[in-house]
Amino acid sequence: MTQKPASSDQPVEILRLDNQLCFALYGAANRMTRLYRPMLDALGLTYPQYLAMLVLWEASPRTVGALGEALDLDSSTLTPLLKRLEAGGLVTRDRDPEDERRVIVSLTDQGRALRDQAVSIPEKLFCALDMPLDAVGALRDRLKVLAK
Amino acid sequence: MTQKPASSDQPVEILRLDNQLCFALYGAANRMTRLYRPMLDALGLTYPQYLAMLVLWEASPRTVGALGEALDLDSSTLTPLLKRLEAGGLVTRDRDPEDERRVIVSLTDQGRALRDQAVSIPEKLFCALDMPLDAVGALRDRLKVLAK
DNA sequence: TGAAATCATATCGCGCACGATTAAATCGTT
DNA sequence: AACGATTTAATCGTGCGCGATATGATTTCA
Repeated sequence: MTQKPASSDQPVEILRLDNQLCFALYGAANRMTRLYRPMLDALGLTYPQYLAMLVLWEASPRTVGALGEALDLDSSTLTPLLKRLEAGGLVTRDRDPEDERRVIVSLTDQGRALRDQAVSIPEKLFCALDMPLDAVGALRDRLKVLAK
Repeated sequence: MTQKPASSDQPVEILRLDNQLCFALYGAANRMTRLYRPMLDALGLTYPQYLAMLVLWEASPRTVGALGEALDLDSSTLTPLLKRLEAGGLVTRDRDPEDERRVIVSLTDQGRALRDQAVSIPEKLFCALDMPLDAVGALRDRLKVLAK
């Protein structure tokens, strides 16, 4: 009754174990965007748009390629996202006169101004996490190693 | 020259710090699905479909709601996904005669058989990660806590 | 110089995620 | 039995992610 078929017992355990890391990552990422959503709604941003703005707030005129490298995203993902930011008046997109293959993305005044409303988000999120600061840092570093 | 405006210095640091955990999570999750993709292509599964199959391989007849709880996903995500698995001949979807609101998802023989091809994936991925087993476990546990 | 290779971005199609809404079945209370 | 509340799944619209492909600009080098 408590016997299990010998051939399928081991595989099931492996699959179950595997479930853990990749699924934990998947679930945590989903949860994180859900946690951000209400705060970002107030700014009119989605989570990936917020990440793009973070990068631009650090250094404003950037090519699509540079943004893609910073975010680890393809142009097929970024181009429509940037067009939406442009439609929202947060950025401009212009061909680089030096090299017409490139498109330069720049913050508008409105885009720069949005940063002042964004600064409250990190602390709100940190409180919501309810996790010691160094634990957050350690987790972050491990994830960075993972994404090598 | 090296002076920065006092009003914007602190916010920038906070935004940069914040970038780290949430973005590390976001990036690691994207990387993970990219890592799985070639292996899953061989099985004809996407990454979320693979997760759904993992759950079903653990216990086969499950309602849509039970799957959603296990995966932390909504019916609006699961229903189309399950229809694709059904179209692929891996599962069946039938109304529960006991309670017609529920839909029961069951593995087909083909769906059960696919598990044999899936068992090789976890070890391949573990090798690709190049991370000690206990570190993987620790990271997984931290992520689970995060997704509380 | 001019054809070919390379590079930067855009386009298209598919499959998630999820909020909002809808529809149908069941339950609870009277 | 009746009817409002709850439960369960499906539907719809928007916005990612990304593989495959296309387009146009630049560089290479024969």
